Amino acid sequence: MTEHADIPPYRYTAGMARRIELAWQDRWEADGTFHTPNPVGRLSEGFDRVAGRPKLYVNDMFPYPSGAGLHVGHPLGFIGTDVFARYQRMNGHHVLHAMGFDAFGLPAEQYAVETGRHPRVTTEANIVNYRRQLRRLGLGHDPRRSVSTADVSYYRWTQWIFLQIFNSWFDSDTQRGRPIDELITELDAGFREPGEGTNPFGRPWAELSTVERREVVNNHRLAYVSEAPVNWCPGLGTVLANEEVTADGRSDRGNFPVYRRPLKQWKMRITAYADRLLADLERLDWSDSIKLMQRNWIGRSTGASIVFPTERGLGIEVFTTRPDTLFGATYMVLAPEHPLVDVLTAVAWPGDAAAAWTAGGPTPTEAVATYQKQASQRSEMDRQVEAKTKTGVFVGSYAVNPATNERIPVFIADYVLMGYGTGAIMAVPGQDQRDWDFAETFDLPIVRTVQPPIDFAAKAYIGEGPAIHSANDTLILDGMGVAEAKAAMIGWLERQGHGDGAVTYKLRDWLFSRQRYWGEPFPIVYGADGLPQPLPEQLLPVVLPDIEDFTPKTSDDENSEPEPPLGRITDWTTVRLDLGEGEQEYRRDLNTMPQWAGSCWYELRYLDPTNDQSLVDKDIERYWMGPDPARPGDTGGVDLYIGGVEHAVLHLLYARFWHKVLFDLGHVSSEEPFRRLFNQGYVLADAYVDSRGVYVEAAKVEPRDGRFFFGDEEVRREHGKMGKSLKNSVTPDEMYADYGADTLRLYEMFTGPMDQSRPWETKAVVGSMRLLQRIWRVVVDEHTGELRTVAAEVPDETLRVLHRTIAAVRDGMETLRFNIAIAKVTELTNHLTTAYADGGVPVAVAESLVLMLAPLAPHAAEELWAKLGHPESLTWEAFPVADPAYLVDDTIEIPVQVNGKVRATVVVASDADAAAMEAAALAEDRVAAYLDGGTVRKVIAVPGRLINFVVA
RNA sequence: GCCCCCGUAGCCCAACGGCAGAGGCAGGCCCCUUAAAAGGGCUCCAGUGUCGGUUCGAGUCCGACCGGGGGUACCA
Repeated sequence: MTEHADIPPYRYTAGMARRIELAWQDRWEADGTFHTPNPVGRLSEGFDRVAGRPKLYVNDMFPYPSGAGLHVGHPLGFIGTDVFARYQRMNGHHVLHAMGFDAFGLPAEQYAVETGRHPRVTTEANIVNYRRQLRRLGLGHDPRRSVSTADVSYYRWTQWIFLQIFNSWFDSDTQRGRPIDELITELDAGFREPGEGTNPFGRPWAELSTVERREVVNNHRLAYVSEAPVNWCPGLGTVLANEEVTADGRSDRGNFPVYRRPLKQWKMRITAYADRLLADLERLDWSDSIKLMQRNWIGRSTGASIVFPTERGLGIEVFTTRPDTLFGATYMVLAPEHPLVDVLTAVAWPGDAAAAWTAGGPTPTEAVATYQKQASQRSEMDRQVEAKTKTGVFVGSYAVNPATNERIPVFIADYVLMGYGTGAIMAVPGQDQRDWDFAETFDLPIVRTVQPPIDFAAKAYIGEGPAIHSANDTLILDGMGVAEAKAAMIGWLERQGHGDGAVTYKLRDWLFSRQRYWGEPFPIVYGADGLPQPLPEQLLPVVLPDIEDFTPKTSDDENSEPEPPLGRITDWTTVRLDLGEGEQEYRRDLNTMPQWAGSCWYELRYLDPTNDQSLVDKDIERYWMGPDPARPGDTGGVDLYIGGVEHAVLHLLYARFWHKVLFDLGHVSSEEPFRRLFNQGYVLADAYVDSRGVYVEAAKVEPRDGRFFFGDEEVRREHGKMGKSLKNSVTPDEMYADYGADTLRLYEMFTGPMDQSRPWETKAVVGSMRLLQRIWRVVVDEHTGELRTVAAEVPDETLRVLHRTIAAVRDGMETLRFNIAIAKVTELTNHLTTAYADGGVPVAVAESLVLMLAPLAPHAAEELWAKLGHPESLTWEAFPVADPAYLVDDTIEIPVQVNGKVRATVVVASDADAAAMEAAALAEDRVAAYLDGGTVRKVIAVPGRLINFVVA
């Protein structure tokens, strides 16, 4: 951008903005303007100055430093938190705001793989670029608190937290995580026996060997190794958590196919915390939509588990949310992979097996094997597409419905999923549409056990109604409503020993190990017994070893095996240690942690980033994040957390889980990491697709006659989230060069309220620049650089406009509707440029204007503040306060309505009461004309607002 | 299919249940300029997606539907 010779020399131009911005950024850094003192510890210098202020902790979801750098969509939230933080600092708070980097994990590593450079090299280079771009934006972060999750000094504590989790168990009696040593003590003392499902040896604790005991204890831990079906993604060479697999069975990152297969992997027992994660959502100031997404993901259902006896002796356990419908269970279905399928499969078809049930197989064994093979080969996609037609096969044997004592056939079918409930269902076609569809296909009996309304025309009836066909010798449900029948049935099942009330969750334990290089190594080794052993704290950190070939072993073969890259470093995989049983050789765990590990606790590390004795000092954590005693039930946590909605069930759920464990173990005083969450919208931009359906560089597309061309080719316009994949990115660097950071900040905050997505339109940015130019001109003469303000009394009219503006701007700032704040600043500016067209704005007004601008466009505001004669930064100046005296006028014009329609306006004293308003309105000729001939039935007079005559 | 959010001027967005317009972009006219525009001023532009309800009064509250965006799904 060139500056023409005849542009006034002191005009606010892009070049001027650049000089001002760079100078103030240097000064803020040199002065430590945004250094935020802690109450104690290494960063406590200067705390006296702010000790009396209320604290405020503002945080952004930190970015992962990608190779492409930032585009203008990324900093939307960062600017929002910065404006809010700067405002609240001027409003008297002691504000903590910092920024770090989510540097470990798949995104960073995939970039390194693509470019063939070591992830540490690319990640560090990307961080340098991000720091440059973010610094140029003028964000008021405390630079001393910046962390990167891939730094040894950081991940040492990630590993430490892992050990805490590993060395804990969940006491379901108290619903709390507790140190594992307490469990061992209680087991040794005979106060308790191993928890359900934790003791595969079938003998009491006292009779177990040392190794057996260790195994039983391991089965209690919150971090544990288990062999179970997991999400194996050969295309990424690693296993993935459920949360990282999309609904169509592909990896969230990279869109590779994911297969279920049993593998020995690390998991975290997040399911133990399911009830608390669910219940505590109520105590959080989060949007309803995010809470709902977490609730759905946790997926708590209440009902009953019921055991159906079979001919083979073993019972089939099912979970149902509708135990009241047990009388209508006319068949059973197991998932094809269910472990009981082999046992239940008969060698020959029984005489009453319908032809359709056998799928044409000569024997059940063969028919079942064929179906199992088909089911395993059908991708998740196929299963969805074909979801409407039900398939399955009879296993050739029967179970018994415990309520009716009738023999019911057992099927396998892929509409029953091994991963939910027990992997088996009782099928109740009368009250479940899927079961109805299956029953129709296989000609199975359908018994309604809830009476549908008379006009009910559909098939399965899932609504409320009285129970029917539901009685036996010891139980009569008929006539009861659904809830009553459920309770009665559960009571009966428990008395008869057929089942119990039960709760299940969709949430599974968190698969925590990855067979990738770029992550935190596990602080775990294996001895001769093959059981995992934690390294003692003093041996932390386990440094990620350097490696030439960091690329994951990827494949498109579903049957390939995970091969962690760390296994290639042969001199690292084993280590000689003395872990209390003499020096021995141990094998290291070769997995790394998932990308989410580092982001599970970074908000804690910002508080005390240099602490090498603990992850965070307890007093410092309590100061910034502790629960507020003035608010009953407060969880504590970050006061305002802003980020995208895409982390609703990943980061936000994992981080809550870790935080709760740390709380249970007494390391933090807050029960939740993020007290208030706000989701920002996305920046959208036009994108263009050519005839092949490929996105073309949006910047090179030209509009002609309402159509769009890429070179000579016509392309189709679309609209989407700004980013690399749609080739429609605009970088902040372009904006800094053409307009300056302040203009970019203003524009981004002006396009809409924080929570809304908004389209990017580069040509509209100039509007924000014009505002800065006009404000500049209020204070500075463009030709001489001299001040245009005068030390004069402020006229009443100007005071009224000013104080109204202050009130509205404060409201906009506090409610994160910065667009309104900017509009009001614009309004004041427009008033000043009109009322003082030749200059001479009173200094007091100009100063208030500059201070109100400061959170939004801090560099320009600092420069103007300095020109107005203030040597100190305005960062700590008080934000203007509206004087209520100027918010009301002596007289106001109010509308006069007749039957709700505005017919006239009258001027009354602003404090006029209802009677005075009515009198004034009646004195108005036009009002009288409208009232003439009718009877006034009612008068609604809202003082200060309007008056309305209801005429018959 | 179910759940959540959003529909106001050509576009982005405002409006404690009380006169639909705060602000910006684009458009038009004028000024400044040799010229240009990212300078200045003025100006045009909607009755709030549709239908119904509550109310003295509805963009706002309630119900149904339509459209856009997001989430989720054989979840037993």
